[in-house]
Amino acid sequence: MPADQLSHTFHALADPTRRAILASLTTGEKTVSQLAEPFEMTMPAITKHLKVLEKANLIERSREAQYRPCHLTPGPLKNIDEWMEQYRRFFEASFDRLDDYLKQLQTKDKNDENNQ
Amino acid sequence: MPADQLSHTFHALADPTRRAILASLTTGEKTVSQLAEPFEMTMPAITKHLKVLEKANLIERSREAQYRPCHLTPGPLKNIDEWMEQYRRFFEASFDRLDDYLKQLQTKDKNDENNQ
DNA sequence: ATTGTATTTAACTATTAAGTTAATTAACTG
DNA sequence: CAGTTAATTAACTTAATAGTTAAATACAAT
Repeated sequence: MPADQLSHTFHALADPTRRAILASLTTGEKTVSQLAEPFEMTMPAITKHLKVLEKANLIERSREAQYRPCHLTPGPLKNIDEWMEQYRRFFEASFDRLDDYLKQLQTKDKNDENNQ
Repeated sequence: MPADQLSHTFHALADPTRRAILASLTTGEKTVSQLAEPFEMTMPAITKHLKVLEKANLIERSREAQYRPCHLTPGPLKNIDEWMEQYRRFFEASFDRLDDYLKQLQTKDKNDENNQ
């Protein structure tokens, strides 16, 4: 795995267990056991996944008694989002999200007209 | 590498050479040799990177005489962009891009006032 | 002090990845 | 046809990944 930040982030995200862990952290801090609970996987495996996420700066961990609560640190996701910018014109029908939003509004207006 | 599409895409992007190849393809179709030119790497290595990108559906290849021109197929990037949506609220100061855009406009208006 | 719960570390295995060199296929050119 | 250019395949090496089990550490609770 190459050394640059973006590669680390993409690599960390290239695993469904790790993405599920991140998703689980969107609702707030969780302990390792809480994070491990949904998976049919041993604890050491989860510990390793958390290490990958931590080294990619996608999570941070604190200590509370015997627990190591984890929380999301989304900086690297922002970097990906910014990296993505150069490709948006290739997959977005309209130029940007404002454009999308305005089109959505127009459609909604038409529907409102038709439905009222 | 797990089997799901998103994992394949993230994996393919977790390499700076492959990301550079994609970036190079934003300016249009390129042959394998053209893509390989900037890198200090043998051709077979490039062939392998292209295979990874192709299996991730990030590029497609055609045939023209002895050349195999590649072009971008950004569908999987769109999937990542959509996946990202659930995290935007964590790294975007404002709720969405429309919000950003409106704030930008306001700032611009103020600047215009100040500068005229 | 002992026991229990949370988590990590160590040691190991199997698989995949990224690169190399050498050989091969495919098509053009003279 | 012979030679050249474009690209791929094969075989191999080295290193990294994802998981396991078993042992160790850290703190809590009785």
